[in-house]
Amino acid sequence: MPRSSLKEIRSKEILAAYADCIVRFGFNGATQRRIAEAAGVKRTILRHYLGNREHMIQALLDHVCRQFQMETNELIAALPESNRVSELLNLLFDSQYAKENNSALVVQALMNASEQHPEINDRLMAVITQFIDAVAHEIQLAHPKSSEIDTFEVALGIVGIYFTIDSMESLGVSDDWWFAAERSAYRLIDTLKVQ
Amino acid sequence: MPRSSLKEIRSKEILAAYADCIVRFGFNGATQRRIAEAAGVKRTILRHYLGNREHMIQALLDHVCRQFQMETNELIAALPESNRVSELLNLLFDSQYAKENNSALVVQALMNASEQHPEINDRLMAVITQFIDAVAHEIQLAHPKSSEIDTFEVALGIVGIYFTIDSMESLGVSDDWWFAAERSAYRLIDTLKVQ
DNA sequence: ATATAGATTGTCAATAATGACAATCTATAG
DNA sequence: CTATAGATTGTCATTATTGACAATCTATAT
Repeated sequence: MPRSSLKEIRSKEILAAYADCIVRFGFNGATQRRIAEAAGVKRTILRHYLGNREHMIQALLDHVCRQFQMETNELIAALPESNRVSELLNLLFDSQYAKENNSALVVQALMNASEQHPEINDRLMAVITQFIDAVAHEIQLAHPKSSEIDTFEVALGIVGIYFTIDSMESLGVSDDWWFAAERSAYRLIDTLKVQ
Repeated sequence: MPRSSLKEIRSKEILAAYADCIVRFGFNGATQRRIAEAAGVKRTILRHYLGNREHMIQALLDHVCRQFQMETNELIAALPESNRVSELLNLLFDSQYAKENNSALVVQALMNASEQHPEINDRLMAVITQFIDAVAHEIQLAHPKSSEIDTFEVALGIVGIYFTIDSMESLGVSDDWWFAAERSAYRLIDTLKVQ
């Protein structure tokens, strides 16, 4: 007898707007007013779907982590059968890809806010670790002779370079730097045993 | 006939507190109240020394850039005559060093806030470029046979890895990761021509 | 000692942000 | 059509933040 619920849809829309505001205005700059405006809804509806500030933060963390995991999965799924690592670096270090999938930026913003909200640390560490492991796994497939430690070091380095160049994008960094970052990532790969 | 001015000293103290608050609470979380509390002064004195919000941001940007440059210079100056690159990586990827010199974290926080304040972009790009160039220069000295492009790629990668592991520190990352990051940086060095 | 520039503190207004709750609207099952 | 659960909007109180200005205190040169 009730009307059909929009809770799922609206919640996701609002959380997407929340994430967008975090990228644009920072963690503490993502106010309810800006979130509501970005989502195209009234401020008071935020509470209706997501509760108060603490609840919203928890919901956002969950949303962002799922989003980042999904983008990671899609990234891996988009790789061809051969030259998977090359294509992985091609995708990662394409500024266009970074603009379309900005959840890495949200993850970084949450990282910076982790001192205020230590309760998010474990979740963030988990999702970042998963990302590095996914990259490491691809590298391991292409370099089976390399030890796990070696592939992890390389993957950590590549992800580190990616995160930094990604957050530098807002400074209006040139494509040359993106290219240099990609070349740097290739260098890390080149330090592994072939075959 | 007037009393001696504390403008220089007080301004620096306040700006140091400002930078500290930015690291702890983020760019938008660094309110005048928190800054004043961190500096151990009344809020109203901030205006007396630094003017309104916009002026404070400008002064902070200047202070942080100078600080970061100074830390960069000190880092380079602390290197021994031989094995300079090794010692450079030792220092950079020591979590203790990161805790003592946190201006890199402030630079990153400003980077993330650059969308709100595009007027800081040029200054930030300049100081980051200078940092990368300083690292590249040390690498070039140890690997004179390498091209400038090669050394720049390596330096960009090392700085990227450093920035990321540095901002991950607040997540309570283990020393293993710091070590892996350092090893990754070494790998980049190893891709250059010897001698 | 006294005048003066600077240091320090106090106070008020305007706006922003959040929380909490009330009121109204609307789709849908029966 | 009607009852109901959910969606949407409205309103108020409290606190936070900033800006602007006034008032007082203090060190120092003369």
